Parts: sequence; structure tokens; C-alpha cells
Amino acid sequence: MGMGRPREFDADIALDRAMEVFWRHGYEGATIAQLTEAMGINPPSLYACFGNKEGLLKAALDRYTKARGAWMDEVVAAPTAREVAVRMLMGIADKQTDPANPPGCLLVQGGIACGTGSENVPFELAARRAQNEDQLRERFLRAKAEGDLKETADPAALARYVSAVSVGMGVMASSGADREALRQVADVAVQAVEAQSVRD
Amino acid sequence: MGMGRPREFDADIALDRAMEVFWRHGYEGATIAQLTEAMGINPPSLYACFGNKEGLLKAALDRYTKARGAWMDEVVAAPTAREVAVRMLMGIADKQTDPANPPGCLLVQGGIACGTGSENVPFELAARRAQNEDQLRERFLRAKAEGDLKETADPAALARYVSAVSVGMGVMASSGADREALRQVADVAVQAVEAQSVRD
DNA sequence: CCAGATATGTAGTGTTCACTACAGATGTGG
DNA sequence: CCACATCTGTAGTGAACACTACATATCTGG
Repeated sequence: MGMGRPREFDADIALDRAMEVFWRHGYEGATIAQLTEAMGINPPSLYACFGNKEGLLKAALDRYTKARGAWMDEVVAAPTAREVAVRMLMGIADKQTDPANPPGCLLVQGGIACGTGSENVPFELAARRAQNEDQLRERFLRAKAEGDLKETADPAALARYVSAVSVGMGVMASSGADREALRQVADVAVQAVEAQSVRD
Repeated sequence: MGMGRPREFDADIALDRAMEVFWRHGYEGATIAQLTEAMGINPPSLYACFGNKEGLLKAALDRYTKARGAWMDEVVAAPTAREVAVRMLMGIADKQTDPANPPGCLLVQGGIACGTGSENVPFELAARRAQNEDQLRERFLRAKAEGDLKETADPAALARYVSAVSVGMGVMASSGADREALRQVADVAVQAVEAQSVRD
């Protein structure tokens, strides 16, 4: 039997375009008309490929978190907890003010609060943010085992802290903070991790 | 000439109800039907009193920031920069997990990203968050002048930092973080301010 | 070249949205 | 008690929304 007419657009490229729309307008603020126009396709193609609007968001998030996961691997590969925090927060400052993307972080801009019918979107985003936090916690646990962090340090609390600062920086970026302002925040934030580190 | 029929509802009570709806669902997620039901009035009363949906949000924000401003005055009345940070962040941890309110902060939940026609809502919220940051900056400037903060400390950066942590905590609260988790974040965050403080 | 399968473009569908026209109700000033 | 002004409830308005029916186009397997 035949395989049917092949798709005329590249799903990954289309997802990148959709990602930008969700990033800029949020899940509820993004309309199907904006999404299809940015993706260069018509609504039936979108629904055939991604199911519905929420399916499209999840596919875009998958692509976003995949790229972000690769970067997180580099972050936690840093030799010390302090250096992990520096790479993480300085990297966040740069990424969230990268003119190639909308300002801020998709995992925040996507939707913190949503209306009836989209209640699970904030949960979906929170779950993905939690993945980053998990990765940081494991790294800080190791740092404590290695004697890099003090005996009194709480790796879970440190991971939550770095994650919270990242999110806060994302919100500031989306409301106009420039790269230098975010770097200053990162610089201050690192000092809390430093305070939990064993001096050389 | 006559004064007309008097209003049958209390505008402040109605605003408190509307505030809660915006807080829980965000500006775009909140519908007029939800708002009017919560406020106990019908749409014409809403529009006669507040103009339109955005006018209602601004009125609710005015009421929110007024109460918050009184609390911020207590925060900056603390004797040292470190104690300001403690009061601020510990207070945030408690307020954002107060079961009397929706979790998180209205100035964040209200809307980080919005669709066409509501572009200025995020700006409106950002402007109100900036007021808190301004208040913190002035307080930290004083702390530096008083020799409470080190000569190398940057009051503006510290204020931005505390503000960013507050926002990040709000997002975490809205996605289910409990009070203890937020207090741990606050505890770590304070250490960065402590690192900028002159020891006794 | 034909049958089955999938994609595409046009042109809608019903629903929900913010907002309002209108008539009746309730007040004040003369 | 009357003219006027403002509020209230009912019942909508047009617009925008997510989503889709359907005819047509383009592929593969036989």
C-alpha cells in the first residue's frame, strides 16, 4: 500500500518557529493563526502533525529542553559547585538576553498561570524546570561528597536556590533587563554558593 | 440635579475578589464571566465602575501594591542590609504560601507574556515590581553609606538580586513549592547579602 | 497506470470572548 | 411628585478563537 503524500515542511524548523511564538506571547497569548503563519503552514497540517495546540507546545518544549539539556551537561561538568553556579547563572544571563531569541526563558514565558482548559500547561512547564533542578541537586550532592561543599551545606536547597535565581532572571529579562544587569545579579547570586564552599 | 442610583456593591471587596481571580488565572486566563461571578456583580456594573478588563486589573493592582507597600516599609525599616534581606525573603516565603491567597505573587501570576491586545499588561506588572526594587536599592545605598555594606558592594545589583530571588520564589510557589522549600531558598539567598556586609 | 494512503489549501464550524443596548429600578434636587 | 442622573439585570453583539470537513494533490506498492 502507498505511503501517502510526503510532508512538504520540515517539522523541526516549524517547531523552532512555533517555539519563538510561544516564547514571545505565552501559550494562551499565541494564536493558531500566528503559529501557522510563523511555521509557514496551514492549520490542517499543524493538527495532522501535532494533534492540537497543546501537542504543539509539548513538541516545541521537547526540542527546547533537548538543546538545553546538552548545555546543562556542560554546566554540571564544571569542577566545583561554585564554578557550576557561575557557568549556570552567567550562561543564563547571556542566553536570556540573546537577541536571536525572545528575551527570558520559554519555560517561564510559556505560561505561569493559565485559564480554564489549559490548567496543565503550567504544570508541564514546571516539570521541565524541575528537571534542571534535579540535575543541579545531584551535582551539588556530589560536590558535598567530594568535600567541595561544606558539611553544613544543603545540596537540595542550593539547587532550588540556583533554579529560583534563574527563573527570576528570566522574568527580569523579559521585562527589559539588559545583559549587564543580569550578570550583576548572577555575580551576587554566586556568592551564596561560595559561602557554602570550602575555601582552598 | 439628582445624584443617581447609588452603587449596591463595595468596590474594595469586589476588587479583592477580582484580584484573586487574576492571581490564580492570570490576566488573559481570567474571563469576565469568572470575574463578575467572583465579584458578585453583572458585567455592566463592572464596566461602569472600572472601564474595562484592563482598568479592573489596574485597580486591583493598585489595591495589591498599596498593601504590599505598607509591608515593604516594614522591611526596609530593618536595621541592617542583611536583616532587610531576611525580612524581605522570609516574608515572601510566607506570603507566597499563605493559604488565604493563591500561591505565588500577583505581580508575576498576573501575566509575564500576553497576546495581542494585552501587550502592556506585562509592562504594567514589571513597573510595579520595579517599585519594590527601587525601594530596596535606596535602602542598600543607605546601608553602604552607613558602613553596613562593604565599600565594594553594589547596592543596585543587590536590590536587583533580592528582587530576582523574590520573583523566582513566586514562580516556584505557584508551581507547588511549599513554605519550607521557599524558606530554604531564602536562607541561602541571604548569604549573598551577608557576603557583602561588614562583619561586626 | 491504478488503488490506497497521507498531506495540503480553502473555507468554513460552533464556541467563547470582551463588551454593550436597553429597559427598569433607585436615588437626589427642585 | 416630577425631572434628571446613575446603577442594575437581561439579553444580546460582533469578533476572535481552536479546530475541522472536504475536495484536491502527491506519494508508494502492485
